[in-house]
Amino acid sequence: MPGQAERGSGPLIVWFRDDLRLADHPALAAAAAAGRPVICLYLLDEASPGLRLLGGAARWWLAGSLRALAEALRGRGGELTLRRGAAADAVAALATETKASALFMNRRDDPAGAAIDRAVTARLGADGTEVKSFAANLLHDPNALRTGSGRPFQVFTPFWRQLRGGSPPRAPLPAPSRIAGASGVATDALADWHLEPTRPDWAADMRATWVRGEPGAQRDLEVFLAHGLKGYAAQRDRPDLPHTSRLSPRLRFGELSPYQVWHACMHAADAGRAARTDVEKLLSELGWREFCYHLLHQQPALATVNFNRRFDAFPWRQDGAARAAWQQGRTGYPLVDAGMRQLWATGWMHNRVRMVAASFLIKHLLIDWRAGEQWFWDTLVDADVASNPANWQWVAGCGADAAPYFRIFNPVLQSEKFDPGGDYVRRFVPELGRLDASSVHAPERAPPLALSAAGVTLGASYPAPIVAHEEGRRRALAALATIKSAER
DNA sequence: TTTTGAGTTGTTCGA
DNA sequence: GTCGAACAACTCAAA
Repeated sequence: MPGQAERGSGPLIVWFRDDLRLADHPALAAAAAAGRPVICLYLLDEASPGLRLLGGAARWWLAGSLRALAEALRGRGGELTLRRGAAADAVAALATETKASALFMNRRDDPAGAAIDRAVTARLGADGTEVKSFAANLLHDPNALRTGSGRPFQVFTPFWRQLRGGSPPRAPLPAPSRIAGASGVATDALADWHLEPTRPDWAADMRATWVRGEPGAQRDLEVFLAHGLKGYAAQRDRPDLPHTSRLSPRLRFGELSPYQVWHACMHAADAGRAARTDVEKLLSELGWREFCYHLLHQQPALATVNFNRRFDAFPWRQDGAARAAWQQGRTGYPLVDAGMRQLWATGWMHNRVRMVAASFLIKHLLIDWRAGEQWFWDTLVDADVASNPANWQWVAGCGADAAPYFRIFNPVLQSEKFDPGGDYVRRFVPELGRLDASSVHAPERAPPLALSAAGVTLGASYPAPIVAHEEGRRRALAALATIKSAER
């Protein structure tokens, strides 16, 4: 057919998804090396079945990351084409319209995304358009690892031993120096997608916290390697110190690939800038990300279905007032409230504090983990389809390799232990800003004079605990006992 | 083949 | 004040 020959020399489409970077982008590198015009596509897909719609904070992040990507592409001769619609239709339409000869993309590793990509591949293949996909966003095919008996892993440590003990991840690819743009391709205007808030503009603190996009990601990684990685293993639990990587939104949107992070950390260790234990700890965090995708393949409905079905009978409470207090950071537990307000203000929460805040919702308030998961999905800039539900289920005790039922965080002890000076709490709960370290973790136990001197009035300027720790703990253990006995 | 021990992130209690 | 035990049930790998 004449169309065939025409198509064989047509432009290439590179379809960007959660890989909003130029460096270590195998699909882009392959297309740029082919010496043909390249159409760089980002598709806002709110129509394909099975895809989870982005939460508010993630939409905000996406807008900035796309702006940065468009600018970086322009700097190298390329152009970002924005389209909207269900993937199968929109990508096929673009291919037809531009007489594209091939579609290149980095593989999506979530089951829903992968299913859509299979449909797109079939549709384009029937049209004679070649489709190539590349591994880029996970270190390992999340569906490939198996235990000695051939089953998927349910325990992290053996999973990680197998992954860590295998051949090391490939080296990251450089960004292509030049991308030959294709001219005259119609594009949406980013502003028309209304990804960012206007009235009210709730993103001011987020803009002050993050520089979205690949250049900002690379800067953050450099800063972490220079200042945060040394001491990471011991200090990562401290929300008052700068020893967390804060790379989660970078990995979520693919501004960095795990290959880049892996090798950057290994180089830091080789150069003596970090201890092996620190680097191994960070690598294992990349391992948890992989493990979460491994779990998502075992249970594609991970965000809604208990991984351990015994929890289907768990007696959750309906308590809208308590849920709202948790969301707004008004539980009366300073560490929980600081975390929830950090989340609302900046779109991110320190890892240790996430565990404490999640445990509080689930165990002290007995509110269904799915309500917490949904709130985090909407408010976290790093909300990830695998990590978010897997970790919520882990805290709830219904996930893989889950926390034992009796592990109920004491939010006051956690605060004293991991924020010993109270600096983190005071930063995000300013009404407690004048309480010293002996009072700030549990104002309800502080001497009345200390409270009045600091201008704190319990129940007015700051709430009393909405549930006493001892009572919440007792109630949680009783609720967990009901599903233990129900199974027998 | 069976057994054994360890397994991201803790708290409380009693000696 | 410190320390060890107890608090399930199950998965996985090694002995």
